[in-house]
Amino acid sequence: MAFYGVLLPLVFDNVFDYKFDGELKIGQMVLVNFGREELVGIVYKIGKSADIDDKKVKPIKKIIELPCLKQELISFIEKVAIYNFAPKGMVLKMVLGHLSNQMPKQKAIILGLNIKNKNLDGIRISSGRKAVFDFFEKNKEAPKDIVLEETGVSENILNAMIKSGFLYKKDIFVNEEAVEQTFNLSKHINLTEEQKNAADVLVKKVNNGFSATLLDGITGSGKTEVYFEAIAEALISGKQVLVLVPEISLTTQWLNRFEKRFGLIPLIWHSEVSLKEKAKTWKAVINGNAKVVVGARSALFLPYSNLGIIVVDESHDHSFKQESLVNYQGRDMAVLRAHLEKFPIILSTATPDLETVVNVEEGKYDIVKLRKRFAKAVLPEVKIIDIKKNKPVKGTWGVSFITPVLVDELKNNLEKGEQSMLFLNRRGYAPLMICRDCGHRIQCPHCTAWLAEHRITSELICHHCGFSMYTPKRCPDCGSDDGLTACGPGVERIAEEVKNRFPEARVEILSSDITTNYKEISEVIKKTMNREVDILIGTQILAKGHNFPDLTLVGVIDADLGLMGADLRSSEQTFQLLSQVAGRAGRGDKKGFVYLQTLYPDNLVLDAVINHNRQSFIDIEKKSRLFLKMPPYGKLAAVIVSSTNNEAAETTAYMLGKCAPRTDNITTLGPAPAQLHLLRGRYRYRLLLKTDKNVNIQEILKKWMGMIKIKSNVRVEIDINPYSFM
DNA sequence: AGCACGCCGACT
DNA sequence: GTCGGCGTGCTC
Repeated sequence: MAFYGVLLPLVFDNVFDYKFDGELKIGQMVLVNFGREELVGIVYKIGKSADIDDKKVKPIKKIIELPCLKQELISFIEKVAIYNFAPKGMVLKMVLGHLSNQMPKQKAIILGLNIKNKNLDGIRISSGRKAVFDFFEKNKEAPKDIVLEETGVSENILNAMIKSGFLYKKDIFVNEEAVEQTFNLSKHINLTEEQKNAADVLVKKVNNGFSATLLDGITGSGKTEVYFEAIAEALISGKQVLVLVPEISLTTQWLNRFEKRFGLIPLIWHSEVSLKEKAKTWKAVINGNAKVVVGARSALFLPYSNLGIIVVDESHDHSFKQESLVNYQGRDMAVLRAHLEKFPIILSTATPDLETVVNVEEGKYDIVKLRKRFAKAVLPEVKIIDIKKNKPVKGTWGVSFITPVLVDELKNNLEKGEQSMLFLNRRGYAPLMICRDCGHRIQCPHCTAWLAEHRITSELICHHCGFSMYTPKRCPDCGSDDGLTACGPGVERIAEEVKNRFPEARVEILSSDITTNYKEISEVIKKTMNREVDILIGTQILAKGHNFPDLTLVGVIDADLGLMGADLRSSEQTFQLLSQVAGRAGRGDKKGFVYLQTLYPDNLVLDAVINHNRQSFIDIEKKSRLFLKMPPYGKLAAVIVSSTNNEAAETTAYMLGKCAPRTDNITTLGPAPAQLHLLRGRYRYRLLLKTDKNVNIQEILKKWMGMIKIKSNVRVEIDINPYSFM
């Protein structure tokens, strides 16, 4: 009997020992019992690790008949864990995750009534036990959690009933099967001179070891077609291809372009794909049958057998930064993986973030530029509308948010029969409801945030935790009948105004809460493409990747949204978003016009957008970050302390603050109550660790966190290079 | 993270 | 005796 350390897809950083009669390789997937669960883990160490009795060591139940995880993937798991301060097991979970779902799995403890105890004469039965007996009158057997839920009794009661023999328990197993996928390739090229040159550079990187290249092309310059050539090259040499995209831009439009070029739809990986589909794709990926995977950030962790290139589309997009479970920046982790497995990575964007720009300047990344718009399309003309000088005029429907100038432009465009788009990065009807009689604002019971009014569903919804309630008729505070008023605009409200101003126009809304899935989004996009829409109104879903050749007017309702944020990246993000939105106009052969409504017409960010002057914006941003020693000129880590008990969280945060590292090149800010003090029912405090660039921030954090014992009801979360400061 | 276990206090 | 709540500690 040999001993093996098995890494399990759980919150642990350490391995657990198991025994097996035979030789196993590192990276071999195995099925083991852990507690009362059955899990798939990987052989991570040969020999015993823990100082425990051999008799306590359980056997490995089964060898999973799949290839071992590659050494490079194991290194990747380790490095991601260390860099992001996460347990290795959680990173492994991102690699295997759903695999446990397709394995024979101990689903649940099933309970049933013991016949021999049916005779209850003379036994006093409590109401709780009565409920259980009643339940099993109707159900022969049921999973434990269902019994708990349906009867409302406590676990103690069930345990006592099992102990005294009224109930029996047993385990059930489920199984799922896997299917293979194949892929073929056809060839077809039609590129401009500039595109061809760029493509040639990228193609040469394939099969040539590690390289990171920024594909820097203005909106509408055809970046996609260019990186398709590098993909084709990787496919020709039999390599697998991964394209990472911001979740929301995975629409049929992108897929159609892919299909047109390669004659086949790739495998798709994102949150809406069913578990069954995921299981299929996962197996195809590890067996090498899957040639191209397109997916959101989580697709990066799949166990590719023979990956030859990664493309990160819209690489500046903040959705590549995951901020739950394991915090990581998908784009950076993708570069890490390319480095470890020695293949090229392409970062494609029109508005690269400062980190990427600096990496290019320092020679770490190569750069390929595209400066011309496709075919006859020219860059749109961007103009500023000063809301103070051009106040919106109230209409019969109520308050207006569209300035007279923009109203006129919309009218002209409608008369010309051309398409327009209005952009407002705010879901719902209004971001807040306020009572005019008593000033009460309706807040989320679980978060420090206002509830947004959604008039289509007559609900108030929290955009942080998803809490919802029916919109009350009266003010919940003073009881006033007519006091409650919507405050500020959301896309629904803009749509209402547009419909009132232009009753004859065909209007569609594109917002993640109205169009909830890819199918619906695709439907609206298709309608727009077919010119069945005159005015499209939407949130940031609109900003990404869509190509509407007949769209000539873009109106940004509130260009200041995001400018006021105190976040490190808020101005960068605003610049990127506005540039992307502006880039939707004039992609066909007609010139496009963009109007930005603002209260601050002199703002430097807006100035850079109207002049299409990215460099000037980057220079401003650079100066301020250099001055503040903020990333990429320094390192940041956020420490978030949270608990359902406010006092416990505060005490822990305060203790951490007391022993925080503070030297010449290391500063710690806080603790302070987080801006979102209450989030999903947890009270939160934040500390911010800032160090020089050459400091190993993970080491510092490790030492720091080791200094105090954290109570079990308090959670301490670490976010390396945070994007959100809420 | 789950989840069992055990202790305490409330109630019958 | 019965039951809910909650904190603690373990999982190879």
